[in-house]
Amino acid sequence: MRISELSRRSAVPTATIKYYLREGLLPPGRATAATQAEYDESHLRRLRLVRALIGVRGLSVNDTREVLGAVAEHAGERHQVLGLVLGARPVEETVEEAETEAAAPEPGAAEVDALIGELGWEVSEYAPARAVLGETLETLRSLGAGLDRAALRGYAELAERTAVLDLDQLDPEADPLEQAERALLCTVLMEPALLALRRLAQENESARREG
Amino acid sequence: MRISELSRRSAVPTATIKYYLREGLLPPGRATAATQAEYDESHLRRLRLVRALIGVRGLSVNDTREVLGAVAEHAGERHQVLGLVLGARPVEETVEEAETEAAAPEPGAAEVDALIGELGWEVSEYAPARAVLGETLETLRSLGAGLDRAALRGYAELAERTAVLDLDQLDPEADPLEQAERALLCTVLMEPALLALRRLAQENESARREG
DNA sequence: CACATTGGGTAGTGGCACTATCTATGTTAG
DNA sequence: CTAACATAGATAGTGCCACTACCCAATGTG
Repeated sequence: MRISELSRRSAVPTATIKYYLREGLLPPGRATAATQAEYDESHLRRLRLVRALIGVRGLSVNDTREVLGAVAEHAGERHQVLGLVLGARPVEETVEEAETEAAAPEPGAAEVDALIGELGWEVSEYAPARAVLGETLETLRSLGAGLDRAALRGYAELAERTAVLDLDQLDPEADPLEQAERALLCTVLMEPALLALRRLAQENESARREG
Repeated sequence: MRISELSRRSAVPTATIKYYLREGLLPPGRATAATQAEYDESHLRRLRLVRALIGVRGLSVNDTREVLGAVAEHAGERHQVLGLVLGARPVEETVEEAETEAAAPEPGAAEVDALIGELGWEVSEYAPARAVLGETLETLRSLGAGLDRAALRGYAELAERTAVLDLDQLDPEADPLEQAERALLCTVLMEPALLALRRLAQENESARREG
C-alpha cells in the first residue's frame, strides 16, 4: 500500500507518518521509484503500536524510539527486554552513565538494595527502575509520607504476583520478535490500566471502610 | 520568610515560584506592602509537594492544579478524593462532560462495567479511571494483545489488595486536610514506585523462569 | 498529456514550563 | 539619609516538543 492508504487505515495524517519515518519510529517502505514507496501490513501494525505508546501510555517520541529499539535489539532474550524497558518518566540513567556515576550514591538507593536483597530478587545492578524507585521513596519520605519496611514489602509482594500474571500472558512458543512485541504491550501499555484499576479499587475500598 | 528564602530552602528559582503563584499552584503570601509578601512553612511544604507531583510523578502544571484543587475541595470526604483524583494521562473526561456525552458509549466501557459488576465494586459512574481502563483495554485488544476475563480479574484482585495497603497508610484520626494530602502522596506520588517495583519484579520473575 | 499523488525536505505552529527583564516600591547597612 | 540590594507584579522571550503546512521534482493514472 502507499502512504495515503496507510494513513487512511491508521487514521494518522500522512504528515505525521512522514514525521515518524524521519524520527525512525517507522521503518521506511520499500522504494519502488524516486517518489514512490510500498508499505505493508507490518508498517500498519507498527504504526498502531507507536500511536498506542504515544497516545495511550503517554511516551515521548524519543522514549518510544528507544523502547522499540531495545525490543528489536534484545528480541529472544526476554528477561533482558523486560528489565531494560525504560522507566516511565525520568530517563536519566543509562547503563554507561550509571557506571561512570557509580561513585554518586543515588538517594534512597540503600533502601532499594535492602528491599531487593531481602526479597531475594535477581535484578540487574543498572536497572533504571532502581533509581526511579529510590527517588520516589526518598521524595515521599522527605514529604513526611515515608513507608515503613513492612508496607514496602507488602507492595513488593503484590508486584511479584503481578509480574507472575504478566509473564503468564506471554507464550514461550511464539517467535521471539512477536513475543517481544507482546511483552512490550503487556508491560508498558498495560501500565495505565493497572493504575486505573488501582484507583477504582481505592474508591471501592474507601467506600467499604466508610461503612 | 520572603521569596528568596522560600527559593533557597526549596531549591526552586524565584522566577519559577512566581510562575506557580500566577498559575495558582501556590497560594499568595501575606502581603505586607506593595512589593513585599510573607511566606510561611505551609508555603514551603506546598511548594515541595508541587515539585514532587511535577518532577517525580510527571504531572503537568494543569493537572497538578486540578489535583490540588480536588483535594482541597473534598478534604473530609476521603473516598471522594481517592476516586476523583484524576487519571494519569488522558484528562479528557470531567463529570459534566461525561454527562453530556452519556450517549456516546466509550470503547471498552462495557467490559469495564462487567468487571466492576462482577467484583461487586462500588465506584462512581463518572470515575475518570473507568474511561482510562476501557480505552487501554480496547487498544490492547486492537493490537492483538487483549486480556481474557480471568487475567483481567487477576489484575483487579491484585489492585484490590494494593488498595487495602494504600488505605492502611492513612490515619483516620488525623485532621481531614492533612489526611487528604497524605492520601494524595500515597496514591498519586506512589505510582512511579509501584510501576518500578513491577518492572523489577518482572525482571526477577523472568530470570527465575529462564533457568 | 493533463492531473492528482508521492517522497523528501524545510519551515512554521501551538502548547508548555519555565526564565529574563523591567518598573515601582521596600528594606537595610553604613 | 542614602546607596545598595530585594521584592511583587507584569510582560515578553526561550527552548523543546509533537506535529502540520507547504513546496518541489518525480511519478503513476485515466
